[in-house]
Amino acid sequence: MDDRLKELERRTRFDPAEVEPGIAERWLESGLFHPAPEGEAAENYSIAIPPPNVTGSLHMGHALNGSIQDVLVRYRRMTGRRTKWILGTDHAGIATQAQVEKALRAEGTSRQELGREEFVRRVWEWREHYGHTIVAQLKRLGASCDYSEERFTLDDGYHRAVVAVFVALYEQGLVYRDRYIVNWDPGTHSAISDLEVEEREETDTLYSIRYDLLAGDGAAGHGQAAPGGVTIATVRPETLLADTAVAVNPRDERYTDLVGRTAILPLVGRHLPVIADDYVKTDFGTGQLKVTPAHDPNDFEIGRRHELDQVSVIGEDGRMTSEAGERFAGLTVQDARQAVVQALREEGRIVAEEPYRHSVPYSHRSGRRIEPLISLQWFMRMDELAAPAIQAVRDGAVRIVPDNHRRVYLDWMQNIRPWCLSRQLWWGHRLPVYYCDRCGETLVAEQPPERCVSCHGELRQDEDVLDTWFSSALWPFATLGWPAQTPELAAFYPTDVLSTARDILFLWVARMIMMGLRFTGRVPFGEVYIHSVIQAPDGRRMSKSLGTGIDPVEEIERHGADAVRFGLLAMSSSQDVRYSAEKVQQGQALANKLFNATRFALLRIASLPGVDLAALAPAPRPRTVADRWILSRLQQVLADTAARIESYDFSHAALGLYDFVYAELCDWYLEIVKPRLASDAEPDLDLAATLLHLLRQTVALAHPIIPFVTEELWSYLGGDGLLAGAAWPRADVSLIDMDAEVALERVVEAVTAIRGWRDSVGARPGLIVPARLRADGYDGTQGMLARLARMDLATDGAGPEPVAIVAVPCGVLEILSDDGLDLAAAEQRRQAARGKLQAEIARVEGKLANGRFLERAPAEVVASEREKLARLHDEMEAL
RNA sequence: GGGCACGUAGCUCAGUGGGAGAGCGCUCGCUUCACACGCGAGAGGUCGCUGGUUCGAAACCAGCCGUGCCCACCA
Repeated sequence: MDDRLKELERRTRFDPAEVEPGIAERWLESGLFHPAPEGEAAENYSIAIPPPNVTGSLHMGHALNGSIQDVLVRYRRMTGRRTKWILGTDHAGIATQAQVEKALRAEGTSRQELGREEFVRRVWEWREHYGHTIVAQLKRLGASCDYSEERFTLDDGYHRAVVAVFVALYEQGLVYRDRYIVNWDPGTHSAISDLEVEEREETDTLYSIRYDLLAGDGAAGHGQAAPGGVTIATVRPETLLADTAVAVNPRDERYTDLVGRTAILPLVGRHLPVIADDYVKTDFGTGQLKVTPAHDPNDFEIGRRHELDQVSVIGEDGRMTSEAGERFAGLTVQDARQAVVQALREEGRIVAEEPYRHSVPYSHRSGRRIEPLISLQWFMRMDELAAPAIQAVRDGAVRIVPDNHRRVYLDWMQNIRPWCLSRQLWWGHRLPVYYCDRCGETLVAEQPPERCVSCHGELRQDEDVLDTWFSSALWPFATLGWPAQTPELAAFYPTDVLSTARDILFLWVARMIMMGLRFTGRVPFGEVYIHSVIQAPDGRRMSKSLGTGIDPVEEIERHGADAVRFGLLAMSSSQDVRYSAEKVQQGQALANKLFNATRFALLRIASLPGVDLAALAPAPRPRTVADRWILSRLQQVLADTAARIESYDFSHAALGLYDFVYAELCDWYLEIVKPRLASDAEPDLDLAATLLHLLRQTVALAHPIIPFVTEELWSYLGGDGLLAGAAWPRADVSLIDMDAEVALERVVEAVTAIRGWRDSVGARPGLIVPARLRADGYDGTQGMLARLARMDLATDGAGPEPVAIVAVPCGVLEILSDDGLDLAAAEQRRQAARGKLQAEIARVEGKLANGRFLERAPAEVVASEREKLARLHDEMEAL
C-alpha cells in the first residue's frame, strides 16, 4: 500500500476545511476556468455573473446563485463545451459612495471638504482595499469563474462602452434633458428612478381645507371672498403653499359653474384658476382637487396640460424654500406641515380631519421619504427600446424560467416609462455632456471637446453621473470588450443564461435585453433563470438590520463549501424558500458518505492479494445480479441528473444524487459486495474494476454539485488530471437491466420485511435465525438475502414445521426455530399489519365491485387492481 | 385596486389523476471489520375549509379562510 492510501486510511472523516482551500488553488492554477477566446458563441457556453457590489460581501443570495451558476458551468465544461463564466464587480454608485462617506465622517471630514477629485480618488483607494472580498469568497465557494479576467463597471474599457452608448442614444434622440418631476431622495441628495422607490402603507391625517372663491371672478370687489368657496382634501397641507390651481372633473355637474372662476390660496393669497381635468375623481372626497405641479407627479402632469405655473416650496435639502414664505422657509417638511395646519386652523379653514391610510414613497437607497420635486435631469425614452425586447421574449429568443415571470416582464415592458438617468453623485460614470456657458450650447461627445463648437467658449462638463444600472445594462457585452469586435465577444456573446433573483428583473434584466438588442443586434442571453429568494428560517427576510441574516461564509467554514452548495441547491425551488440548516447538514453528510465509501472500496481493493490498484483499469464488468443492478441504477441517475441540471431543477438533481449514493450505492450495493471484498477471499478483479468504475462515475456525476470532495476523491481514484476538466459520464443504455432491478427490489423489500420482523420479536442483531424461503424470484439473490437479514436459509424443502411465517414479496419466509425469539411479541405488530391489509383489501374489492369503475377505467388499470388484490390476498394468507 | 405564488408528518419541503414521501427531530435496538456527521427498525398525516368535475382527487375547477411577494399616479 502506498503512502497516500495509508494516509487515507487514517482519515475516517472528510474534513472540508483541511482540503477545500488547496483544491481551489489547484483549480485556479490549472487554467481550466480561463478558456481561449476561440470558436463561436453558439458552440461555446458562457454565463455573465450578476456583478456583485464592489463593497459587498457574500450573502445567501450570492451563495445560492453562485452555486447554481457553478453547477451549470461545471456541467457544461465537463460535457466538453468551451466554457466561460464572466466575472466582475459593479461600482454600485450610491451604495459605495455612501460607505466611503461614512468612513470620511468617522475621520471627521466629508466629501465636500475633500472635493470631487480627491473624493473619487479615495473611493478607488477604498475599492483597492475592500473590493476583492467578495471575489475571494466566490473562490472559497468553489465558483469556477474566469478569475483571470475580472471586470469592473468603472474600468477604462467599460467606461468607453458606457460613453459610446450614451452618446449614441443621445444622437438617436432617446436620451434628453428635461425639467421634470423626479423622485428626489433627500437621503442621498439625488434623484432616483421609479424602480428604486418602495411604497409603504402609512396612516396620515387627511385634512379638508376650505379655499375662498374670488368674488365676481375678480371683476368687482377685487380681493373679496365670495360665499361658498371650494374644499379640498390633502395629506400634505405643507404643499398647499405651492398650489397653482384647483381642479374639478369636467363632467362633474356639481361644479361646472366653478370652472373658470378663481380661488384664493389661504395663507398665501395667490389666485388659483379653477380648471377642469379628467384626472379628478368625482367620487373621492369633495371632488375638488388642489393642484401642486411642483410637488406631486399627477399634479405635474395636470400642470403641463394646463400650462400652470410651477412654484417650488420644498428644496433638495428637504426643507422649505424662500418661496414658501418667511413664515415657513427653512422648516423641515414635517415642521412645516404642523405650522401650516396651525396657521390654517387659526384662520378656521380646516373643516375636517380624519385618519387616512395610504401608501407613501420611500427611497430604497436611503430609507428616507421621497420628495417629488421638479428638477433638471437626463432621461431616456424607453418605448422604442422596449418594443424589440418585448418581441424577443414573446417569440422565445429569450426564454424566462419559470415562465410565470414572463407575463410580469411583458406587463411591465408594455407600460414602461422614461428612465431618469442622472444621479447627483460623484462616484460613477460622469455624463459625457458639456455645456458652454457663453452661448448655451450643449455638446454630447465621447471625447471631451476642446472648446464650444459654436462660439469657442469654455466648456463645463455636467456634474452628474449615470444611474449605476445604466452601466450594468451593458454587462454581457461590455465585459467582453465591446464596442471593439474582440475575439472574446465573438466566442462568448450572446451568453447562454442569466441567473438571478426576481427583484432585479426590471432593474437589470429587462434593461440588458433592451441594450443588447439595440447595440449588438442580438439578445444578451437565451435564457433567464429566476431562482428562489432564501428567507430566514422563520420566514422573514434575511437582513442585517433585522438580525435575520445568516453568513454563508461562516456556514462554509463550519460545514464546508460542498455542504453549503448542496444545501442551497436542495432548498431551491421555483418559489421563495426558508433557509434550512438541515439541508446543509445533509450535504455535509453526503460528502462524508462519499468519502468513506470511496475510502472503504479503495482500501479493500488495495488489500486484495496480488492486486495492484494503480494497474487496475476501471470498467463495468458485472458478474452478479447485484452488479448489473447497480450499473443499471447508475445509468438512470446519470440521465436524471443531466436532465435536471439542464432544466434548472437543482433541488431534484441534488436530492437524487443523495438518494443514489446513500440508499443504493452505500446501504445496499456496498453491503452486498462486502464478502466479495474480504481480503482472504480469492481476489475478484471484475468486482474491483466495476467498483472503481462505479465510484469514478459517481464522483464525476456529483462534481458540479459538490466539487471539492469529488475532486479530492478523484485524485485517489486514479483519474487523469483534475476532475473539473474531466468528461461528464454519459448514461449507457446498454447497461440498463430491468430484470436485475426487479430482482434487487424484491430482495430489498424482503430484507426490510425480515428485519422489521426480527425487531418485533426481539431478535438480537447478531442472532442467525434458521429459516426456509418459500418464494419465487430469488434466484441468485438468496445468499445476500440470508446474510443481510441474518438468516440461515435451509436448502431443502422438507424439514421441521415452521414456528412462524414472515411475508416477503412473492412468497413467505418460514422461521424454523424460536431460540432467542419472543414470538408472542410479534403478535401486536402482526395484528396491526393485518388491519392495514384488510382495509386495503376492502378498498380494492370495493373498487372492483363498482360497475362504473369496471366500465370506465382503462383496462390496464382494472387489470392492475385485480393483480393487486391477488397479491394482497397472498400477503394476508402469509400473515 | 391589479397580478403571481403558497397552505401535505412536530419543523423544512417533495409529490400534479389510480395503494401518502424525504431530510431533520422523536422512540427502540446496535462499538455488524467505510462512515456514531454511522447502521437497523419504528411512531407520527381527516394532504387549509366547502362545493364541483371524474369510475377514481393531495393533485383538476370554483368559492371561502389564511400566508407571502410583486405591480399600481385616487388627493
